[in-house]
Amino acid sequence: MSTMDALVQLSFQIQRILSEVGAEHDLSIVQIRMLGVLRDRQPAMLELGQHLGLDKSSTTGLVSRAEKRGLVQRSPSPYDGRGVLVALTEQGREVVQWGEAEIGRRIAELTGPLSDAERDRLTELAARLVRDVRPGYPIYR
Amino acid sequence: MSTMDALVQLSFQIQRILSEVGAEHDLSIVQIRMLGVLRDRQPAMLELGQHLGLDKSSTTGLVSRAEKRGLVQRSPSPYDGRGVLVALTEQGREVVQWGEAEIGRRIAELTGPLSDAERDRLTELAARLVRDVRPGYPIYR
DNA sequence: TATTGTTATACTCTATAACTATA
DNA sequence: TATAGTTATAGAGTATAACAATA
Repeated sequence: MSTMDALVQLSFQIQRILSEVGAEHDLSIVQIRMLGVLRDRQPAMLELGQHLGLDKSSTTGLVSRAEKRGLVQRSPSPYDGRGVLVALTEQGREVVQWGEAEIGRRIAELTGPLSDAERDRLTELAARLVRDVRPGYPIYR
Repeated sequence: MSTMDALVQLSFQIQRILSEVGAEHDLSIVQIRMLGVLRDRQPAMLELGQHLGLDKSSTTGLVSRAEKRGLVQRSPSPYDGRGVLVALTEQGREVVQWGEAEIGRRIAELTGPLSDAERDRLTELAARLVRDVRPGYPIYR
């Protein structure tokens, strides 16, 4: 199998896991990513959109749908009268913690066929490819 | 970096490549996947949907949009009066060939920081995780 | 004037339910 | 009756353009 086939297929396998785990709480992959971004931040709308690689108008809709479900909340920025900060609610935080644990469990299952040394080697090689992720990239966190 | 973080972030990196390459021809990831499936097959609608993990009604729309753009064509199934077979057009085949080459080039660029031996090792480990992909999985091909 | 965010609009993608035609 | 496919409908997700409020 070529490098291209192996990495492309692996990426779909991982995305499938994210999609299935999200579906258990009726969350899309982009909603999961947004919650992941908010785990360690309370960014303004524009900043959040940059983390997710989205236009500001897309971010408005994404946040509004999550807000309607009680996962995040908006608040006026104390630094800029035009700005709006986004933060997890308590319920949103619970979903993030559950999701991370569940995804970790599924990834461990996926890598089950590998020995510990092989899994470490795969992790190390994959990590080297994603080190220099530029802002604006649609990354998980 | 944990195994989960490395693999999840790598998967987003790969999806980003697919998305960017597709965008050069105004194709979504699912359109690219569909064309990839059709590279070696002329399946019926239902079969195509199973390869992509989609409901039959979603498949109808997907094929119709691609057909309108001249990438695929429908034909009545000779085996089943109810069936409809889907195949690439000449233009669709050209797009597939261009896309595969371009994705390969971008993946090679991504793995550029690795030595040949390291890239081979990564490929082998990734390939072992995706060997037993069940039908219905949203895989590339 | 420039920037932040929302709204209006349009398109893709997805599923469920109802329907048509064939098996 | 059951299956293959389409259509109607609804909703998420995305972008562009126009707008309001603030800087």
